[in-house]
Amino acid sequence: MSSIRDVAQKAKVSVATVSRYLNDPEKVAKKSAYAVEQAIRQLNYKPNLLARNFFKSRSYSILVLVPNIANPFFSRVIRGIEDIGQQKGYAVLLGDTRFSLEREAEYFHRVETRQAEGVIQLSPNFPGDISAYTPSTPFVNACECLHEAPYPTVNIDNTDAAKTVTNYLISIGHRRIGCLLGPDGPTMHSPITQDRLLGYQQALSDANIPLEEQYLIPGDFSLQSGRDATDLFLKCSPRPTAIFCMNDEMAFGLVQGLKSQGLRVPEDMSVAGFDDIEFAQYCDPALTTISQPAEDLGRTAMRTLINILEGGADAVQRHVLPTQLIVRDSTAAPVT
Amino acid sequence: MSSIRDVAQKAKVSVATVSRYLNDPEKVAKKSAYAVEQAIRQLNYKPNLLARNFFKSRSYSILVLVPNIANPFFSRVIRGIEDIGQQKGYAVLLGDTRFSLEREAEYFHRVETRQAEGVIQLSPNFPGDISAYTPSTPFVNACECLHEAPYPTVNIDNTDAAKTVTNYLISIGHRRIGCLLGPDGPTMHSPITQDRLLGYQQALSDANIPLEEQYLIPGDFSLQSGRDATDLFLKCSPRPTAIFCMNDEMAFGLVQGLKSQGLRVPEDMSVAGFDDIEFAQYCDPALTTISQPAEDLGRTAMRTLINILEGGADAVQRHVLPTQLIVRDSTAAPVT
DNA sequence: TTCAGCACTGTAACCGGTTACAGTTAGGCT
DNA sequence: AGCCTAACTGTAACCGGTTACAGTGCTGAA
Repeated sequence: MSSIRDVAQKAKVSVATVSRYLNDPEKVAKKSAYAVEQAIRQLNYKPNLLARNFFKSRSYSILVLVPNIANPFFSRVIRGIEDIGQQKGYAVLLGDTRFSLEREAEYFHRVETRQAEGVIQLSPNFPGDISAYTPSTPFVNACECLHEAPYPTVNIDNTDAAKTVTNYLISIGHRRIGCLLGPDGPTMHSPITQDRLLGYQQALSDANIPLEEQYLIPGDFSLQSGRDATDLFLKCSPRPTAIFCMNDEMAFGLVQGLKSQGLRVPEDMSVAGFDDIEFAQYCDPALTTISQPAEDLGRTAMRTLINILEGGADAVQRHVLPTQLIVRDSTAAPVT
Repeated sequence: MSSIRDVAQKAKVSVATVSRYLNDPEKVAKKSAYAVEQAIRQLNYKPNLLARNFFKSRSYSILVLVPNIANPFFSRVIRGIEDIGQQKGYAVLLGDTRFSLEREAEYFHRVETRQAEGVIQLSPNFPGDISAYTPSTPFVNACECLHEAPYPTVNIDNTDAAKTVTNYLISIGHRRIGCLLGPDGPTMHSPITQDRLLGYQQALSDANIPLEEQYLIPGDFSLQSGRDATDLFLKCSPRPTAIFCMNDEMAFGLVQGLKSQGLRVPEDMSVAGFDDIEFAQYCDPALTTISQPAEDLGRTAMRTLINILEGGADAVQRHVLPTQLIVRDSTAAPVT
């Protein structure tokens, strides 16, 4: 493997000239540039970025912490992150934490040892010692964020979106509206669930519909938990006429469950989801849902992080990206 | 940020002793070890891996080239890669090529510049100059592989799996079996499509069923292309009684299309898929399909790559992992 | 007392880039 | 001719680890 010194020797110039040619060809005379170019070609020289990065004390890599890369929503977010990374010359290191704080800590260690310059976290926590956090810490939290978080966040307005979809159900005539929750409890805190629940409650409250505790069924964002919720909703008395599910997978499972019980969607029960995953429009019936700008969340998070890294961040930024209610065929006015 | 020299000074030992303590504490006297330990703690010293990796000329990173990270099958494969990487101390750099050879080349450049030590490619091509390939080149091809590839591959037996599912359809009484193909043509060559088509053909041939060209409909692995294929299959004369789709998404789209035309699955048409994505068992009806060991493909690919990197590879390995036919409710004997 | 041998330690070179600083050269002006 | 400046170039230090090699000090046997 040839080094910059080999090139310098072959081109009969100094290493400094070669280095300058590599970094800014304008800085060297045409004649030198030509000689260096020839030497590089002949030796098939490739600069050793391990050496460059070491000297500059920069890795040009960022770490993405994701609870589950196999979740299509997260992989779309990562696609956005990766897209900006590629544009700006940053590599994306993947850290699939599998919901384990231990794994998270192991990955975070890469930042301390300078293998990564910053972190984008897709779970709602800071992976290190939060008391050490300052606005110049290269950390951005996306997708699942605490409201009171002291670091930059990139998110949607979950409360507003949930309120929008609930309002829509009310506007077409529903009064008994169930809600299939995301995971939330002592073992796993989810601001998403909290925020969407708040939006649902606000919509009911604004319409003077009392909240019925029996209409709140816990889930865990999986297809299975949607199916499992079917019987619990059908046991309610009086039975709800519409159900807002906190993600599309659960809505999907619920629709299957309802159909297997002989109920029709939306005639016997309206169902709405959240996320607008690709399968939502191929569901039978096509799913009414909230569309999230997944890739854009990733892109915005990455831009925010790079901005911090390159010293352009003057304040902790909080981005809120717009969502959209997508009305399809799984919701309709209740049969009176 | 403190360096090893600061630690040495504080512990009143030399940098060599500190370095030895970090790499193998057995090598230093207990007294020195204690002093170094204290100094490291007091200074909150973290070794700079940029420096270490530079000296060792190793990055402990590998690059994964994936055509589309948002595809849940690929993200499961990456999960497997990442799992072994974490275990063995290798970071995973993500390269979402978006089917662009240009992007692929940009990413591959990271290997030449030593930012990554090896590549796992999930598309069926070598991203560099294949004439430079030797068995010690740290490159592994997984998921989509050419049979004649000169480099290590990790794959399933697509032909055998397709033959198995087609045989199954024949065994329950079907004679007119359609096939919804994956992408293949002048612009995009897919060994997967070729291999699965071959298996389908072999099964028909073994059963003395002549191949009907009209039963072969092209698709592109998307939900939409499954739905679009519906009319083309229904136009066939005589109409097939079963359709083997080369992935689950297309099967999903096709089932929706058939149902929207008033046909019942499996009574009026059996449908089988390929991959066994999570949605397959929540489809209505639950989808008969071939289960692929996605994470295991990733794990095997990563183990193979690390083996090459660590000098343990004596020959180009070709791994073929097992698949399984999963019979669910979307297939049944034809109504005679 | 001498010395072999072991356990441990320190000095300094090294990895391959970057860059501060000093030096050289060419060309234009008086 | 003499001088100034701009444009370019080369030398060598530097980044923070690792490690070859040359000690040093101690123990115990001859």
